Amino acid sequence: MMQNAEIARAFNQLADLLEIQGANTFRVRAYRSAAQTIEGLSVAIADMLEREEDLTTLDGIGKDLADKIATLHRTGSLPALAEAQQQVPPGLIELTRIDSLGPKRVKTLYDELGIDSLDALKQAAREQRISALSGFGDKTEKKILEEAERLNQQAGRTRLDEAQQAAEGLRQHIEQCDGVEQVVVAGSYRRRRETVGDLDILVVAEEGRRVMAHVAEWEEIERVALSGDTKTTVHLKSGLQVDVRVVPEESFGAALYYFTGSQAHNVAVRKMAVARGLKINEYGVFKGDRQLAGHTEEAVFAQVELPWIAPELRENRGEIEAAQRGKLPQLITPDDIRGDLHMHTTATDGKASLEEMAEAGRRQGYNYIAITDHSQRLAMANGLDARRLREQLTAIDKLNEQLKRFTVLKSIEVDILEDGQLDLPDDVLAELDLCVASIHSRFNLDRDRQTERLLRAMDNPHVSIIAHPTGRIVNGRDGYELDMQRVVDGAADRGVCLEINAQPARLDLRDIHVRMAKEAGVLISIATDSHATGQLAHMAFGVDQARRGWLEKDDVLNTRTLTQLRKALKR
DNA sequence: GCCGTTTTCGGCCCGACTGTTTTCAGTCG
Repeated sequence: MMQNAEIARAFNQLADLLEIQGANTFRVRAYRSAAQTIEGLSVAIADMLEREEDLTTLDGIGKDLADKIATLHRTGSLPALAEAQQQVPPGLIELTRIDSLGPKRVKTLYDELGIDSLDALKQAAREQRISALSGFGDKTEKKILEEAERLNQQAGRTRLDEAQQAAEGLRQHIEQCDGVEQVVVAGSYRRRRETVGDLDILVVAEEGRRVMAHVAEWEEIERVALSGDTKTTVHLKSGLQVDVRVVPEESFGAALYYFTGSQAHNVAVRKMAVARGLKINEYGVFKGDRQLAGHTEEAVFAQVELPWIAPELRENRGEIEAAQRGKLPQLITPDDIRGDLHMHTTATDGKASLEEMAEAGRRQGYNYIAITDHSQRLAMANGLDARRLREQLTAIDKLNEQLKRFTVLKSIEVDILEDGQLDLPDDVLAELDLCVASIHSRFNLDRDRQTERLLRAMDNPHVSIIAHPTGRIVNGRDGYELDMQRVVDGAADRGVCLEINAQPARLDLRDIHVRMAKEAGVLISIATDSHATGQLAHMAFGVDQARRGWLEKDDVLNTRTLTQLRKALKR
């Protein structure tokens, strides 16, 4: 079965190849925009095709692309892609990843000098054959060589929590500059994506040059890639790229909106502006030369008759239509969270005791937490067998007697065995307030068996929540193969909740799966999987992810009061 | 290649920076 991601990848590859071939840029854009649409869908294209639904109803997909998708689904390959791959040497795509080298220059280098690989490029640059070409000079040649040599050490996307450290540090540095009135980190950081490609920092100040000079002095900067009056790009020692933009106060809202993106969202809204005879850029909304809005984001949205849309939703995944119809979700906020339903103690692989975790939960302002240590199968983590679990339950009962207006719920993170059975007998699971189940082994089962495994686990009436349902690690591993639609529908049928694991390295479910779960009516638990007291604060990342999945307070299990929670857990 | 409350043809979001150029193409976000 063809996954959405595979279809999107095929279209993106084809777009890259067509671009190098010098195809019409709008045709290239059409492939990219279709890929983006497909990636953001919360339904499987394959399922749509099975149900014979019309793909041309999707944004940016017309008859031709619908046919191509059908071919891809039916045969597993795309003739147009295979043909383009025949015509363009495979090394050329890699060359476009070099900073300052785009499709046009790569094509010229190939046509004129036969350069089709990184090595050939470096050699040509060293032999000064590139600067001999028209349109290329000494500086370009030198830059190409530098960037080609940097290519291997360039970081990919940076995890949000790591980006946050750099962003906060630089934000504080810039705030110390004279004449700076405001500093905001925009881009995918503000949209709270799980990873960021670079940081976009917006500065309100009158004198751009002074800000740029100040930025360049920050100790974490490795080099300044470019620097103008309103824009500078720097590379940090960590490998992260940062773009700093300086705008005047009257353009702050327009610039914030503009640099928050996503690009797909911005393009869609700017089209709406064009249809109204308006132009939106980072300085404001304009009718001719007259600025109609720009000071605030709300005013910019108002010019195209939209309410303010939360950054987390700005992915062009239906938020604009929802806004037009007055159907935007009232997104959950961190204050809505009343407890944390996944954490470990020193009984297994946690770093803090039961009492310390309870105290940490109280300090977080919660009404309850659940202690969910590992089960026996996870020997590496000193997992609990029935006897040790019962000892812990007794200890929790004792602790609860001393606590006021705070409850420690009795739970476990029980392993799901290969056949979908659970790692502890039903009689001990029956003594718990709730049962969290998850997969920690045999990630390599095929899609059907892995899906069945989760469904069988959910068949057990004691199971309340499936933790980190896909097993993926951000920037680490993809997670096991699953038919998410079946998992989500299975959870809905059985009244089982799915988790958003708030560990920044997990964020599992991911945003589109969260939305899929919401649409199926599955209740979500946002939980930190804390292994130390300091990690309870990771809840914020989980709430971010929930917002990206359009969740409202009522969609989330642990916004409930304790009484409501117990009721919701009944299956 | 997509799309239509100006359009079924002729548009398609918008601007900063750089280098190689004497007016702009290429790249990037």
